[in-house]
Amino acid sequence: MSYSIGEAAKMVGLTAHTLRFYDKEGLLPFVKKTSSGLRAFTESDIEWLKIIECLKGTGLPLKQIKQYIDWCMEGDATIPQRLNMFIEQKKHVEEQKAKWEKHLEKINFKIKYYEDAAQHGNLNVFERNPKLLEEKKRLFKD
Amino acid sequence: MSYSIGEAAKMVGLTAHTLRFYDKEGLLPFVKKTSSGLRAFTESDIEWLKIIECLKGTGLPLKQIKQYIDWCMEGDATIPQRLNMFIEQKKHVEEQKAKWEKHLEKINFKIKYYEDAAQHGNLNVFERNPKLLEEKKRLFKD
DNA sequence: TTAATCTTTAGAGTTAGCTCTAAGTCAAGA
DNA sequence: TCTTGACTTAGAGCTAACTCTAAAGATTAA
Repeated sequence: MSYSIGEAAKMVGLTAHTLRFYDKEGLLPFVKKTSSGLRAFTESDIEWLKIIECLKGTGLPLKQIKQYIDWCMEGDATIPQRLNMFIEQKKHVEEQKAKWEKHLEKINFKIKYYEDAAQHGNLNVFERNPKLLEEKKRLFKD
Repeated sequence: MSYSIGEAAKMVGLTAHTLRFYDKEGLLPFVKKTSSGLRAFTESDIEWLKIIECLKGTGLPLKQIKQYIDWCMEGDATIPQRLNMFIEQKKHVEEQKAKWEKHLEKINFKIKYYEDAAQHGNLNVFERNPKLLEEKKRLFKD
């Protein structure tokens, strides 16, 4: 059993256009075609798409994803490179998470700030709540 | 005391080009110029840049950041919109964090997979470790 | 069998966010 | 004063990742 490009697209939340674009970029060398030239996505291909989505979703550019796919096609000799790539990507994800945590603190501060402002209809927040000013200084010092 | 565009750029980790681009896009209406036409960034302007960086870093497009800046320039009447924007952005950040968590699970699985493969020099990982196959099924089922 | 709805390709167009260039102006140190 | 480097503008160019179009061929349901 296999899926058409439209079905595959639906399954992974992309468009058929995007899948063709990925194919053109060399990201889908594993997808075979029927005798009449239509792409036929297997279950295994869908799994490939999911790992591509995972890497893309964590910010890896398509070029580097292609690099990974190429390594996979080359066989066992590239296992160390692939392992290394995932280790690097894990680092990257953890750095990003830390960054987002810091951003979230600023956003939470702004929510507190504007909640007070909304309640009183003006922006004299720090006069009413000096502690919030301290928090602001702490959050924006670096 | 105020900073030149180059100094300001360094302070927030952007280039002067980028700051000029932001200005052109209407993101920096608060930055004043000297009599000879040079931009002079105040401490308060630097804080604006940091909040812009925060919003950009959490994935808010420049157009929506401009919308926020415009609201700030309009005065107290837009406080509810601004509060709402930060609440929405907080939601967005938390959704993203959850997504990254899922991606990280897949990446951790791949690391385990390739660690075993690297150790044995081939990809017969699931024959050696059937539990990993179960984990794969769980991670890629959706 | 026919109509509707896929799918194919090559290639053009779009969007976001920079990034750089040219030609000139301004500021600060020797 | 001279020189060096930073600044100004308008506008062109670039990259990533799509997104769409046209014209033709394949598949499917009635």
